[in-house]
Amino acid sequence: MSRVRSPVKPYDDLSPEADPRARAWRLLFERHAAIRQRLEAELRAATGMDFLWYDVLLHLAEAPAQKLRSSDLARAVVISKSGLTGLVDRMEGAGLVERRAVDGDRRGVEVSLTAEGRRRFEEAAGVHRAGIRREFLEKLTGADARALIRILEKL
Amino acid sequence: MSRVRSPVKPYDDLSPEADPRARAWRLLFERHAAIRQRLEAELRAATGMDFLWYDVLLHLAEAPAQKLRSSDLARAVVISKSGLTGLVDRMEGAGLVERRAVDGDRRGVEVSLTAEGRRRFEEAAGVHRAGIRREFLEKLTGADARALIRILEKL
DNA sequence: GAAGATTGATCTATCAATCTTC
DNA sequence: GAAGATTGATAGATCAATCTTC
Repeated sequence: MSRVRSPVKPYDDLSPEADPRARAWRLLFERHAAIRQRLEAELRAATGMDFLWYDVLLHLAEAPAQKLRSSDLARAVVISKSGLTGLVDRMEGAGLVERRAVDGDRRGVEVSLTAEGRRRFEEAAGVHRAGIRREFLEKLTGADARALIRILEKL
Repeated sequence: MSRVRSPVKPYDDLSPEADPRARAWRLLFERHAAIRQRLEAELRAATGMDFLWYDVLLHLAEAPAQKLRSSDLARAVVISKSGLTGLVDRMEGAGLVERRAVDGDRRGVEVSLTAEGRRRFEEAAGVHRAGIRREFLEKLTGADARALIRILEKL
């Protein structure tokens, strides 16, 4: 269980006083990092999972056939192919996912949720959605959100 | 050199169609991750450094006395104390920083930039600032930035 | 005994090399 | 030979334990 990673600092040394755009840049990084950190800590405390595990469960739960090829899953969660092998090993050990041979292509492996995996995902999703609501959605008006969308789409 | 980390996916499963706030949430994560990834790749290609190293150099360069206690530096770059020990070992090996005993407190260690460290920092900062300008500042108007600040400050 | 820093154990990510199947 | 997946080597992060100095 990893990718605990980091709050990710602003890495800038522009002068926020001079240009509101520089201040916006710094704020974007700071708030993003702070929210991410709170949400991941909450998820970990409630379920023992980090975002990487949650992300795997999420992608499998949302997949059209409820399963994904290893390489597609690796792309989806943005991890190396070999990193995914180990990750699936651990999650399989924890009883959350299972591997199966792909019929028609004996090179391939499909990963899918177990019943327990689905249960744990739904539990985690409840915690996580509540966190997003609390940390983000409830703090903005619809007008705020529309303005934010318009601006972010320029980036 | 690490913390290559990850683009950090949106981790949500709200319905962006229904609520503009949900769409804003998703967009915030996606754009942030994409920009971060481009900037880090650029920095790495140009200087061989990742953001963690850059962050260390930045904090040392901005420190009032041009130096920081190990524990303060660890807090600043958001890494564990023991993680910092190894990081400073490597950066010292690369000739970028140096350790010195703190006078008055024989428990402590101060870390500071070497001349080479300062040179490499300035080189990296040039690359990085140009990247921020290109990826962020130039894409927003002053009004956009002020709106963004107002909204982000609510979070 | 607490604070500052390091060491050692463990975990997990990446990369390159390998194996199997297409 | 390319694609899919795994293995092995290496690097770096965390946590707990330790050492020194306050």
